[in-house]
Amino acid sequence: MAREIAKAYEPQQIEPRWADFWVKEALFKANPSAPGPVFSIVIPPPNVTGSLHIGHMLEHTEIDILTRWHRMRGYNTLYLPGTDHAGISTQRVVVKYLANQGINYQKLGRERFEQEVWKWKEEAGGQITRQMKGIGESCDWSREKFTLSPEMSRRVREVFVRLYEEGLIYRETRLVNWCPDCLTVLSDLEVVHEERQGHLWHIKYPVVGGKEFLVVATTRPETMLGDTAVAVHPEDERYKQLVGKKALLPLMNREIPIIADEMVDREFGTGVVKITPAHDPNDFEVGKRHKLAEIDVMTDDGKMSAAAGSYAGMDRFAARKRVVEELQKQGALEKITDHANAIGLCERSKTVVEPRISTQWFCKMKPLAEPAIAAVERGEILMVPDNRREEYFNWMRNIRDWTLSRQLWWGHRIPAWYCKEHNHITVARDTPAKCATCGSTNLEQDPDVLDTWFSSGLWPFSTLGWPENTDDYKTYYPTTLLITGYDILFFWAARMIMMGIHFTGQVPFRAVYLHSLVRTGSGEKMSKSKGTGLDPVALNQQYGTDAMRFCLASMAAPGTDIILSDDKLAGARNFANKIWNAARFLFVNLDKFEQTGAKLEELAGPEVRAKAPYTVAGKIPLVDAWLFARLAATIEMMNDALENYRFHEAAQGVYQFFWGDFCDWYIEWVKPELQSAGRERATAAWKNLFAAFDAALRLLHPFMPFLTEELWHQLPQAAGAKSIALGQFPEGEPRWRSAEPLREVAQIQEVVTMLRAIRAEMKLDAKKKVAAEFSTTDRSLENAIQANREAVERFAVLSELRMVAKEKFDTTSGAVRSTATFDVRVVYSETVDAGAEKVRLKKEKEGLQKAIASKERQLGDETFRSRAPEKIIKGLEATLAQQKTELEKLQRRLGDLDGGSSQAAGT
RNA sequence: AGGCCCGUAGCUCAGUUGGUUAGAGCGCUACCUUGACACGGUAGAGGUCUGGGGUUCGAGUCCCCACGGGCCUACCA
Repeated sequence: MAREIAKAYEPQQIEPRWADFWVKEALFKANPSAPGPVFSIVIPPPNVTGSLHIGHMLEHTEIDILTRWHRMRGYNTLYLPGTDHAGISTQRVVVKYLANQGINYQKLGRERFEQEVWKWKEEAGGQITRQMKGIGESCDWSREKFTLSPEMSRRVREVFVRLYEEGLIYRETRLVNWCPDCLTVLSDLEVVHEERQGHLWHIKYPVVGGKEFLVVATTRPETMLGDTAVAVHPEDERYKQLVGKKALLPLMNREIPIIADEMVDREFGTGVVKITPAHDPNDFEVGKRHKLAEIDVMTDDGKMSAAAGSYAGMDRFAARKRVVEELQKQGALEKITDHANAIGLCERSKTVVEPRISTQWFCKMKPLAEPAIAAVERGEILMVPDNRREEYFNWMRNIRDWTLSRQLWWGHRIPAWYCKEHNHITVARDTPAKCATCGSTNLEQDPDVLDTWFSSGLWPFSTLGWPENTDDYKTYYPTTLLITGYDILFFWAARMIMMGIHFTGQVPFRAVYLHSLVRTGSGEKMSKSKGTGLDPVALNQQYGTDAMRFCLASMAAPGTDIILSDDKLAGARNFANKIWNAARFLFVNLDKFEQTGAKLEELAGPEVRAKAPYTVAGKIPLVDAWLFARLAATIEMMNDALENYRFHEAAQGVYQFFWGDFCDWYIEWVKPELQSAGRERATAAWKNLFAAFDAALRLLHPFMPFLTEELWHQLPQAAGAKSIALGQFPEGEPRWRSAEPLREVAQIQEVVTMLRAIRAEMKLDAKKKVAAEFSTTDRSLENAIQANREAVERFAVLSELRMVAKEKFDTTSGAVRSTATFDVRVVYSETVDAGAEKVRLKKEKEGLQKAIASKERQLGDETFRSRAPEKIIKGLEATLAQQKTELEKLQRRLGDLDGGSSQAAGT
């Protein structure tokens, strides 16, 4: 039967079908009681409001490659998907969505707002999950989790209560990061710093009862409205006599004490600091030490409060301008200088974060961090690349308490209740009926929710059923590894480690692989807001998901950021197309061969493939043996690479094998032998061809799941075999490994390449057949060439390849090339320009002479001989001898060229 | 301020414990529309590894300094 196969690979035609198939067949459903070693991985849950961006694409590609690879190697495999409720982001998105419909969320009220978010989540929130299915991630969708689902929430609450009972969670009033746009407190990690050119305003504070004044410098003049002191260093001779006196706060006309505190840096500015305890972390500490009043001059939304007097109601930045103007008017502004400082911005809204005084829930981190540091120190958790360990240690050792509460409506409500009478705190797993302290029934739950990252920190075990000892938990925890971006190492990898160890007594994963960032062509971090992001979905559509995956994998060297470009994607697409066409070649030719009575089943059936390679006259043909030896080497190399997260090497390996070895050499080599009906050679070639092709597809499958699934289904498969994804990753059969064919074919390839190079240099017409001579003293090479003369002749477009004895080899005429072991000569009757050849030879001569000189110097050096390992010396000597032979031949050849006026080849 | 990383062919990057004329893809040049593939084939040009110093028999690889670029952490007003 004739097969219809498109001339070029069209991924758009094929991908959706298999994506559906994998999900519908629930092909990747895990079974805790399945045999084999365990490979389990949980997805770093993407934001439920999000859509797939290029960073996910990379991360998910790496996860899926390792997952598929392990599954194919017989591991009991789980890839658990899910999404994160992403408190701030989601709330922002839905607030905006409602506002667009003219609905004010605050007027809507908490309960109805939450309903709206759930509704929105159900309708619009599944996008990333749908996209993950579309790109064929081999997840167990039956185990999909959501961080805010009722079951996850119960586990979050369990953790909160336990930590509270252990005294690790507490409530306190202190200075925190406040985002006036998101209207919530933020943890330190959610504040990003940006270097900005600002100013330092120098303000004169008159000393009460004197004529002098103190000059303070500030970057935020508007906060002076909340000043409650001025501080100097206790040993600063300039100001010593003023300590204990009062200063008059300009604009507010408030008398504030002049105090002495060690925290003041005498060198900076004037050595006098204004103290605003409610708006600066340092000042807050000073305020506590000196029992100063804390005057909050701002409101939640970044406006000046009633405490700011006449500035009340103004936006904080407008107030800054106005304060400066007023000071200027009053002559209280001494000067303005330029000052660069790192300014804190809200990670989500990019609003300038305002340090504010506030009562919040915190988590004590030191006790949690210590075992987490130790686990990495002891190597219980491997960090790849390991230079990230230092960053981890650095952060962990200087860790500060974590602000857990958020003033949001979307999230895990803090399980703390306050009695109205005494404000006693009751923290409980279940909604309490009465106050644990006084028994009051008049309780009110804390309105705040938990930081989203709190629930993400539990993800590796909460998703597996903890605190119950479920089958999933027993089998799949600890997970094998976590793959995530290095930019969120602290956000969740570190916290997962702390929480995991604390609650399960085990590390949550054995390794953390920190993948690279994907950057734009100009090397910048991609950003949606700047419009510099690449849309992976559109690119997948354009180039094919397989091409995208392969491209990313082939650039994913640990520790190196990826710069993606159209060129590179096109390269990967071309590779997919190459494979498609290799398959097309097989099937088109098979159609013909079948007309001679052969059957696909007999040539390519699974049990036939299993026995490859096949022999001809009792012997495996050289090139067939070579192909399987190369296959074995590739498998070994890929396994080793993937074992060490070296995705790029594994990708390169399969690329080289499929394109270079299989297509360029093997197929070309056996091409003419495939159509000789009934002959042993043809049958063996077909069988070996299919066996190697099938193995190569399986090697490629983790990288290009769609294409390989499609082609695999076109080969005969065992009854009941559903998918290549459930097939076996090839193992390098011992019988495939053989060094001799590798060496011999490499030599033949060298002979062919040389002959082709001569042709190219002589500018011979590509189709013009010419005679050539070959001479060698290497018997095995001679035999190999003899036995494969037809292939060599075809590869080099020769009318005839003559074997010539060494002494009869004519170097003086024709175009000659030599290596230490053989010489080849193209016999051609036209006059050839010797100029180019001489240039080439001279260049090569120089290179050789340099190499020889350096080796002779080294080998002549006594110290070298006495200290270098034997292996190196022997190797050097061998290479030297070879190079000397080459050089001799080269010089003779150069002499010949100089001798004759023109190079006319004989015969 | 402290810490980390990078600087290798025109471009993007590999280069495993220091060891034998430094690799790939893309681009470039020349030839080839050959019955799988022009998203292709063949051959080729092109780096002395940012600069300087050092350790070593031997350095792209280890150490120091400089220059250039990036990142992380950090309460200097």
